[in-house]
Amino acid sequence: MSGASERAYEEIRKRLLRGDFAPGARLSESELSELCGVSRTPVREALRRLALEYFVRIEPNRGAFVIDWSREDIVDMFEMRSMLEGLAARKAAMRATSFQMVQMSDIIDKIDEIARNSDHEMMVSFLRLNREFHDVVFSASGSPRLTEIISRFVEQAVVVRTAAQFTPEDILRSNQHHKELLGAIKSRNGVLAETVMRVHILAASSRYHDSYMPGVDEMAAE
Amino acid sequence: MSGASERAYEEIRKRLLRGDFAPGARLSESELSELCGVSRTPVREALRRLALEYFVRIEPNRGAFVIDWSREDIVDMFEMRSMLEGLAARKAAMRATSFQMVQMSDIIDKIDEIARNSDHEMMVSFLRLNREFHDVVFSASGSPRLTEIISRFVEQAVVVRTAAQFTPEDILRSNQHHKELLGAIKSRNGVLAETVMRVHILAASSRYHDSYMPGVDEMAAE
DNA sequence: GTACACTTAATTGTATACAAAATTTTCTTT
DNA sequence: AAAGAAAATTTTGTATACAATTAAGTGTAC
Repeated sequence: MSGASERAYEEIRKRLLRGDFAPGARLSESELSELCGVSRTPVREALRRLALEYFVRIEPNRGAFVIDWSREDIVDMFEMRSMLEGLAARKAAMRATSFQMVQMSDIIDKIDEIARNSDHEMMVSFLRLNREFHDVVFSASGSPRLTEIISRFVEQAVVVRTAAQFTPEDILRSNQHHKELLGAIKSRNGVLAETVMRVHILAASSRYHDSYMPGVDEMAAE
Repeated sequence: MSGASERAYEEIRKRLLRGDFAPGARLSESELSELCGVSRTPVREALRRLALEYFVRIEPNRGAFVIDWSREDIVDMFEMRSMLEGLAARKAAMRATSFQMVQMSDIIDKIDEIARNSDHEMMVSFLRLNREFHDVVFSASGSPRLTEIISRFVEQAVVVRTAAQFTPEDILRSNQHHKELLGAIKSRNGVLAETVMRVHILAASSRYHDSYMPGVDEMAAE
């Protein structure tokens, strides 16, 4: 899993996240192998792994194709995330240490700072800090298996692209959820923590759909 | 993914479900390859796939090991299942067709029939019918992606073994949940359907833990 | 006798060669 | 010229050979 195989995985995944390949496009093993500078064997391994992570779809004897998520698939994916991350938040409310709460608080402050002094580096910083925050929640949940499974959903092209379209206002709103979540965790209110987290994820889902159906907003504004 | 690779996958998976290998045991690629009658290449592919389905754990440059689920991991797994299958049930309540409801009703009747005339074939029939019932719910949810992801959890050694230990009374109780779920779906009550399904899964989880901590029951009986 | 270093064996990781299947091209037939 | 069949090409699937890493065994120093 290391060396060539890992390099092929990282390389192909990076290009898929960047959107280099068209949705539904066929991914030739030999092309990918010279693209990554390794032989076909580790490329095949990487493709099988990416298939189980829902980046590509493999048809027997026909090869790998870039998955194109339908609108329904994306809705489902966000809903699943909201259920599982909600569960993680509930467990975190029961088990989080005071140190982990301080970590969350620090990240919240940094995100607020970034949203105010917005520059070209803003987005990449936000994505990293946001990920860090959720990782602390996962860690606090004390469920490595749960963390592992959720991570497979989070690292999707559609998720990354959605978050990457956030405006400074979206970021501040998102961070408001973080604050509410931390409050729920501090008061050991599991149900509240779970519900806040579900709102947090579903709001991002809603944000995604708005950005691809802009007509509704404009109509409402009239 | 077909031919040798698929055969290796099925073969290794079957033995893992049957418990042929000790938890934590190292799985040698060459041994498995002659066990399956194929070369190491498809065996490696099968092992990578089984790793992403949580049957084995792969350590780089060290090989594949049989995963031994900790008590916490098992609890987490059932909790995740309860959340996701609950979601599927809620969606099913919104979208199930009358034909799908008839299918569910038929399966419920068959399970009742089996639980009453219990013989040595009972268990295998129950497992198959139970799986069929849940599949109808998944199908009714109209979310293929959700179905796909849940299936990865359901097909676990620990799940199969838990259901295989059900007594006729357990089966009747489990089927009572099925009836309640169908009632909720018929009245299009999404929240009720979701909650019933969560109870259904968590009851199975509880049943699992009881069978491995028998002391508590005996104390209570005194 | 134990700990450490070194050598040897075994196992995993990668590349290449070959087999099987699918796709494309070409040729034939109408 | 269009449709279908057959051949050629390309691509995936599998086996084998070799490289790299890890584990085991052996000997030596203390």
